[in-house]
Amino acid sequence: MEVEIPKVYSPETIEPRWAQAWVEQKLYRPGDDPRRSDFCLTIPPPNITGSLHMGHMLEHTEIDILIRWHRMRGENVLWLPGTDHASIATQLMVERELGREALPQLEGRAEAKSAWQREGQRRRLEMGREKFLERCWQWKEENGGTIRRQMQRLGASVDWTRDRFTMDPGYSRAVVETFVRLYEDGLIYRGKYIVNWCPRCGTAVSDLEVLHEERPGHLWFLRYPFEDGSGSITVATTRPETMLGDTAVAVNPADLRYQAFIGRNVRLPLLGRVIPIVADEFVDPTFGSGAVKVTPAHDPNDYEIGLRHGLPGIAVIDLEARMTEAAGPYRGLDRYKAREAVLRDLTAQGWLERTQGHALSVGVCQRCHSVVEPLLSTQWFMKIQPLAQPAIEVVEEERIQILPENYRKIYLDWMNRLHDWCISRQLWWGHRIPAWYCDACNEVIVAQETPSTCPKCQGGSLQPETDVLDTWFSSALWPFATLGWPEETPDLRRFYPNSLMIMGFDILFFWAARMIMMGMKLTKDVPFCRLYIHALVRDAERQKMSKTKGNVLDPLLVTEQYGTDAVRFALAASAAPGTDIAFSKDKMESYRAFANKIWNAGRFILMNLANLPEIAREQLGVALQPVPELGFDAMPVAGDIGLPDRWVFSRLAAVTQQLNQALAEFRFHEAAYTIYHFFWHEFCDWYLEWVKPEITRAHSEDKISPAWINLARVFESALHLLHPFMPFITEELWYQLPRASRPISISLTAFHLVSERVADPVSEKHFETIQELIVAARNAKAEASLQKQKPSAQVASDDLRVLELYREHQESILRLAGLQALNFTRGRLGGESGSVRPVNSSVELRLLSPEARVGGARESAGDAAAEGSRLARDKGKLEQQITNLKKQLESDGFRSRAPENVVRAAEQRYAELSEQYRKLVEATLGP
RNA sequence: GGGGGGUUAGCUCAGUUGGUCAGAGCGUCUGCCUUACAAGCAGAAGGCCAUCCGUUCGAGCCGGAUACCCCCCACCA
Repeated sequence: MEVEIPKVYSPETIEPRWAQAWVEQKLYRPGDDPRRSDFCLTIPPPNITGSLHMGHMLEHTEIDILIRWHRMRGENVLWLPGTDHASIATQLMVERELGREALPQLEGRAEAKSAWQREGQRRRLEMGREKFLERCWQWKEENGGTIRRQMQRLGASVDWTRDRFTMDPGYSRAVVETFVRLYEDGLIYRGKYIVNWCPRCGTAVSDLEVLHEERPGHLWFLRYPFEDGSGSITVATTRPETMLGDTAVAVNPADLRYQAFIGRNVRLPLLGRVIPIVADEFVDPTFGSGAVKVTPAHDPNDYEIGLRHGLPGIAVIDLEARMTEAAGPYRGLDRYKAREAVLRDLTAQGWLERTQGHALSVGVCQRCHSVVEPLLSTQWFMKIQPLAQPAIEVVEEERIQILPENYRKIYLDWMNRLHDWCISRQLWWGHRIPAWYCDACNEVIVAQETPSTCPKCQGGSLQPETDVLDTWFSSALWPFATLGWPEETPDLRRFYPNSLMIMGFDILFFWAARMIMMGMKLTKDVPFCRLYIHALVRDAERQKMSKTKGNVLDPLLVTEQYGTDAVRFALAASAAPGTDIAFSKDKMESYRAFANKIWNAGRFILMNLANLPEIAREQLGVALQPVPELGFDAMPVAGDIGLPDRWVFSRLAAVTQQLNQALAEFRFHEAAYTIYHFFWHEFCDWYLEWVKPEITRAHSEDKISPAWINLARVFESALHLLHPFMPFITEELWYQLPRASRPISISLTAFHLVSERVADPVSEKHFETIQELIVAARNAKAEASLQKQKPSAQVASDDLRVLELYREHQESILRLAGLQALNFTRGRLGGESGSVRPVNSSVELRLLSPEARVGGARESAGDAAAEGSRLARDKGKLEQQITNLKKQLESDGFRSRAPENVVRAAEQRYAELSEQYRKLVEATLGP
């Protein structure tokens, strides 16, 4: 039987096939065996506007690793996928598309984006709400599936039959239900407050959606004359144009400079309005002039001062950031033009005292980066305090575990100083707020269904609210609304609370905090039991990846280049909890090499398997058949099982345990490294090399050899352990192994290894001794060929068993060491040698007693001078080590308090070092 | 201003409760096309674990301070 397997692994020919098969077979619907536990994770829904970036890929890789791992441990696993309607982002996107259609000639021009946006907004208003929403849905149909396709290609093991969208009818009902319930509970209210207004997007945004940017600016000192003309008071401001809306000047009541002025009036320059000087604790006497102009309509602090002192608010800036009628002569001017004009006039009239440079942080819109305008506006708000309290408690009590630990602190710190949440948006795409206004009696009606008449006055017609909800309002319901809430569905019963949630730090407040609050309020339960915050993927220089910097890696592109498995593994191997990832092509290259290594190990096994008699292969297939209910038990065959088999199974047991432990604690890098090292540097480098002659020899017997069964079982087990990280290559190789009945997928086979049954510390120890022997021989050989002189080496051993082991495994040892013969002598380093036979390509090994066994001093001196300086350096190091050890041994508490084995180890080490030192001195003084 | 982190090999980073861990990958150097793999095999060099104090018999690891660096939040005009 001839088997052709390419030497180089080419993922591009294998991955798409499996990706498609997994989706078509609907492989990842959760099992429903009631004896097994349920495990559920709902995906952080990507925006429909987005396409996959490396952050997603990291997130999905981590999730998929855990999901596959849980699934292979026999749980009923649901990973629920979906997308978010992304109210504001989508609306902007569709507007821009409208603009582009209208002004195609701008294509490629720098100003195109903003021009299209303006034009698109204009066209949106022109076409009206309904038509625009149609466009949005159409856009969603055409573009919203990108992420889905990408996820499928990357092999995310989600249950596509449960795909959800935040504007699905069922989900929308949950949103309305939530709004009504919270309104009825008094947790949602409508009112006129200072909000962050984005003049570009034409909507209010929440505090979280405002980014703060440090920008150079000025502090202008303005003189406000007293009403009676007896002098003036100077105020300092960064926004002189808002002085048109001033309704007071405030000073600190404790400020002796200004105490006498409190209660007097000043005449506002330019407009001539008479306003009072009030005393307020808020004012910092050390800043600026110590006196503040108060503009309640355009500054949150001033608004508060206004409330405390009963000051009116005069809006001088409108929703488009232009000056209002109230701005008198400046009406109609853009806010920045108005600033220039006001400053010009103040200067001309002598009210501008002085100017100084002042860095200020301005709030900009998260979406469009326009400077947001704080202004008075009627909006819907959610009362946070009563909701936050339970959300704080469940985290404090660890009913929700937030990991890594430091994010727990950040969460709690943030939750303890939350403001009410502005949830209404003056947008069209999104969940419309279920409220109606009676135009006869102004009654506000909030209801699930459209009311027919005003319940208060029965007359008048009802006008529906036009605002929609903040996207995050609906996202907050994700863990339960996706499972059918508010209906008591079977899914909700089984999979709520979610077992786990994984997200990036950037949405901890936007999303996690709100899910916890909503979950506690609406379901009286935590939305998930554990929350793991993953790292940020940065570029090789630790810069954030961004389109403008041009340093983004496209997941699909690098996937094509290196293979999905390699990229996944590179991400996992870099994903140490709590630290960002500096991601580079180097990493993907090295794990592509790893994939290739796996491929070639598989190729080696499969090719030789093909040379076996048919009947032997069938026997192997039976041996590899998983035991129902128990899963695969990697217990080696009884009977003639060799030392390397016992060693590799024992190692496999340890690795399995380590990997499980690491994944249980989200230490992906450790899990990845563990299996990487086992597969390459234990399984391939030692085990496979050791058994090679047995595997490659021509088998003619009808009976499969134990060596083959052991090898196949270890290999299959290794594939199981690798599968969560590298699903494609492991699926492919696993599928090709002989089997009594055709298997479906490695991902659906439970992997149980009864570690206790195969752990074998004695065999491990023996094999390690042999490894040391071989390595020492290789070293000696390398040095011999280098220095063209009689080589020597040292072998560590606690007893003379090494000689015994050597006799027993002579053939393999010589083969792996690449030697024809090994000669042993007993004796001390530098002492007389016994029967040394310098044969061609042979190596003399001196078997040392434990006391004399130390790494270091080599006898083979090359260049005498270089050797001398090396010895001197070694001597210095040794001296220090010995001094330290001596101090430790002689210290008071050491013998009485340190564990016995530690004391013994120290004593032994001290003896060794002393011996080594003695020799060194001899060596240096010798010639 | 408040909060959270970082500083370990040339580079990117591991190092879980203090004691045989000073480690990995990449890079560098030396030998090898050994019939699975040159995306490979066998070796080697390279670190005062930021600095200073402290706790301890013993400190990359715990405590404090210092120096740089990073991130997040914030209503000082």
